[in-house]
Amino acid sequence: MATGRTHRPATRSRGIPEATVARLPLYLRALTALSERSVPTVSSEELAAAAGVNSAKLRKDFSYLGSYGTRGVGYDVEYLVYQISRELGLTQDWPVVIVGIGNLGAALANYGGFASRGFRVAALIDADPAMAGKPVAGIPVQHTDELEQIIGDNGVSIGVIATPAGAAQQVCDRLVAAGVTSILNFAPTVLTVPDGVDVRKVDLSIELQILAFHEQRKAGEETGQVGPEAMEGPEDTAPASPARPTATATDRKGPDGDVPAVMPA
Amino acid sequence: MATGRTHRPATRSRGIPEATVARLPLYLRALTALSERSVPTVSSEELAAAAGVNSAKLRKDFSYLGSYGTRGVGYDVEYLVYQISRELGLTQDWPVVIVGIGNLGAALANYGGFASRGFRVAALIDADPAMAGKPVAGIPVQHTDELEQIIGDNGVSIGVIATPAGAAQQVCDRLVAAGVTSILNFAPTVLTVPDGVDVRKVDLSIELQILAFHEQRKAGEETGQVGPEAMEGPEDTAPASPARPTATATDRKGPDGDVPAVMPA
DNA sequence: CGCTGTGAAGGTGTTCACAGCG
DNA sequence: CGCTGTGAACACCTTCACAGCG
Repeated sequence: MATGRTHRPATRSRGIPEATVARLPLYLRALTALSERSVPTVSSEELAAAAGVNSAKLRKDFSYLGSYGTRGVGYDVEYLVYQISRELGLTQDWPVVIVGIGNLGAALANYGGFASRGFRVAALIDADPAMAGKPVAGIPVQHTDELEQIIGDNGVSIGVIATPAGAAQQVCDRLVAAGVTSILNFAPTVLTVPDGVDVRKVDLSIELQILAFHEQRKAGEETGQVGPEAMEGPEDTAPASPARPTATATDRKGPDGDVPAVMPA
Repeated sequence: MATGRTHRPATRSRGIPEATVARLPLYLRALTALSERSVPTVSSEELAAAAGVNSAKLRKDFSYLGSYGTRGVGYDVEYLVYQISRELGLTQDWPVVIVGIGNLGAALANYGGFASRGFRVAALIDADPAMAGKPVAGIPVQHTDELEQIIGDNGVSIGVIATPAGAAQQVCDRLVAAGVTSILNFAPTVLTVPDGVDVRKVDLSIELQILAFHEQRKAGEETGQVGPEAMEGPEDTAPASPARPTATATDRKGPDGDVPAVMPA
């Protein structure tokens, strides 16, 4: 079964590395800020600092686009803004639909930096009939029934899913069937899509959990410990820790201890 | 100048790879779903499908945690839920503050899967005095003036920034000074933080731009082209394309063409 | 001389393929 | 016999360090 693949395996010899693509928007934002302050040129060092990356990485990234700098000087801000915009496809504009106009969907609809760079909210779609017609961010909400129609009429190829998790796959399927080939998913579900459709996910609770992991590690370091597994001590200090399914007495396979204490304070 | 570093350089020999950490929440979610359906065990193949990754990767990921499976059978669901929760630090709960209660902040406050797994919204903070006292998601909003007090009293170590971009760095500095060491940033800015503070960012427009890049590439492939730079044609078809800063006549350094046509239709 | 652009080296992450245990 | 756990190969990404151009 095809689990929602996100990127094709970097075919095409002259492809820009995925990691680089992911940073181009960052550079673009920094450059736009410079442009607004009428700064004419910028060095890799300065721009890298503004974008929060190191300068070698930035230079290598730009080298995939071409030789757009001037040695001994730096990069022409306007020129680079144009080149990156073009590379990202922001010189055309992309109609986008947002499906699921709850708290989050409304927040997205109101998000300014949205329309600013190449993206246009073509429609807001919600399953709740009571929402239909109500304007959010100046755009009237339309009912899910009209989804296919809207996608078709507006030539939408990018969809944003901000529905509850339970509805996400179904909405996704309809979007894809109607012709959408790129999806930004805010629902906490794994979406399954056919080949050729890109999915990116944004997931609050995943991000928080990653932070918690590092946070916990820091706390451990302070007291001279490595992590949750580093504390050796009397067994079963942890609350309701499930026993191993069929554990023999000598069965201790975890990297350090099986059932570590999770310090309450 | 220290640009906001996010991870320490993978010190500590028995560290779990960052990429693995980032997937643990995914596994956890899939396992939780299985647990709710009272599924007792699961194979790497099944679980991988549910989490949207391949099974070899999943097995390797789990191998960093320890040998928690049973050969010929699979993994005990409950046991694995516990082990991953523990590894992620979700067996303790983390008080979190959300700063900036606009559309997005409200959406985050209302987000359910939040409280469910180890995270507790300790406070909502906003700079607008008119918001003070108003309850959002059942929690009264407090004014920014009280930020330090709130952090201290509640022992908050994780902060979520959902303010406008302009306020983000300032809020960040105050959070960090008050003792927060992990930040989830929704504002479209690069945050600079001292060493030892983790920042993760969630950025809608970056995600959209990445999708646009791939989308454009797809469109190019359909018509037998690679990307924006592949179209050879009469110069200056593109609107307002800035000329190269100090270009000599033979100056053509881009990978294919300097000023490509961006097809309007 | 200063800065870009880039080979080369070193890391990190992924995938393969199979040994080995239950 | 089936499935986990893992060495080894591979692919990708980052960083270094410096050649070379303006």
